[in-house]
Amino acid sequence: MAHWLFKSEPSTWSWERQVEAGAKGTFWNGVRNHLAKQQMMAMKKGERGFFYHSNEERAIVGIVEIIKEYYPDHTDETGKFGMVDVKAVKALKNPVTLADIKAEPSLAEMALVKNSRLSVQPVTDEEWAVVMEMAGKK
DNA sequence: GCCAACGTTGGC
DNA sequence: GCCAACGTTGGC
Repeated sequence: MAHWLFKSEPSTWSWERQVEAGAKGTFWNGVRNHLAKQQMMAMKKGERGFFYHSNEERAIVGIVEIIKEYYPDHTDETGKFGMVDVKAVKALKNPVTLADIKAEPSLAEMALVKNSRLSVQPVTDEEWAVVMEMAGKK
């Protein structure tokens, strides 16, 4: 199963608000980048992704699940972009920070490290397993 | 269709 | 707050 990473600034859309949205989830709108769009188009219902806080926090804080596959974003007046719906699954016991990720050799190829500006990223099964391991420790 | 200029993002 | 990296725009 494919895995993903959703990046958001806490001041715009935080993990706390995602949790508050509950089981019915929310739509992940506002993506205006074609690479990020391609990632979303590849997502399947039931797949999971990390929820990453950028800027102030710079850490993976939780896990979300895709509950609705790619559909048009009505807030995009150009009609080019779409979005998916996600719901919060659970918070990580220990948030995995960007510094942690950079300190871990097996995660050196993560999109988060290589292309930090991409707002929706693919995560390999290996990377997913390593991050989950790190999240459970300490 | 190329590429310089500009705006935005995000780590530091 | 600064600045590098990237994407987008627009002139040619």
